[in-house]
Amino acid sequence: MTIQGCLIRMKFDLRISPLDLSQTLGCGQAFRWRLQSDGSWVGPLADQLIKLKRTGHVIHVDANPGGSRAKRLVLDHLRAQDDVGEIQRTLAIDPVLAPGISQMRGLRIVKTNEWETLVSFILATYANIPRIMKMVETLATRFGDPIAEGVNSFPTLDRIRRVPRSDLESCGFGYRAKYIHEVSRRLDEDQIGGMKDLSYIELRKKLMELPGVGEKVADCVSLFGFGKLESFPIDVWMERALARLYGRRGSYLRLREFAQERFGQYAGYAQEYIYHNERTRAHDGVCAFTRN
DNA sequence: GCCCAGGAGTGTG
DNA sequence: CACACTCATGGG
Repeated sequence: MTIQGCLIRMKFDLRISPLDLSQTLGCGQAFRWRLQSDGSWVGPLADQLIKLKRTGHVIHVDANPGGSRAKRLVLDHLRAQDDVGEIQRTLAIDPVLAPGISQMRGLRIVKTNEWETLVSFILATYANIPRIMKMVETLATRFGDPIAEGVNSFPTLDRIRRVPRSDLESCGFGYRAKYIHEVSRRLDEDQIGGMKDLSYIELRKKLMELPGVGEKVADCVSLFGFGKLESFPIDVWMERALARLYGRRGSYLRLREFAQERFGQYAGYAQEYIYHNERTRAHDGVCAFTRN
């Protein structure tokens, strides 16, 4: 251990199965994980910089600064308590999904910080993932606190609230800047805490009262930020996929009702499988699913 | 210059 | 309800 200012490193191993780091951390659920040249993934969780690297069945974790919190942060983020095998067996009843799931066994839904997720997906409206990552990084660089060399924490709600509107508008966020500013002004930590007790439907409705939060953003925040696995976010990729795979078209409401009926309480996992497949298919032309 | 991107807000039929 | 239009910005 080196003690140099706040730099106290900590290493430990975890066994989380199934888990594919690239499928889980590189598919647009969280925006601050970076693939390193050695195959590891590095990103901030709360005030700690975490490195994850797989060797065989073991995930090596390197936390900086270290502490007993690091293990809890990683386990919570990767939702280690989820029985992903059971979820997959349930969803694989769908003959369209079954062959694709077998290729995405290690894709897990992550649990991200509520406030960070809300802000990130407000920024995500009508942007692509590289740009979303860039905008989120800009917020951290300009308003977050340094936690490691070159890496800042995501700014808290209280911090963003104190940022002048003109400073947010100089970040290159376009029309999204005023949403972030206004949402920080309307919310406080207690309200976010209260949202954790709401049902998915209640939470969704509450989130959609916020400016810049429509159905899709509310569903992403519900799924990733609040762990509502029945949420089924529908973006342009999902619209295309649902049309192609299931012949389903129409309004958000209609597609959402279809998803609830077809995928039920684990619709969020079905969404990630379909979304991930649709994006990789656009890249390599291979579809893992069979059409309905 | 074109088009698109993990859309939302507003107004209209 | 559904639909059309506008809203800023960056990258292919």
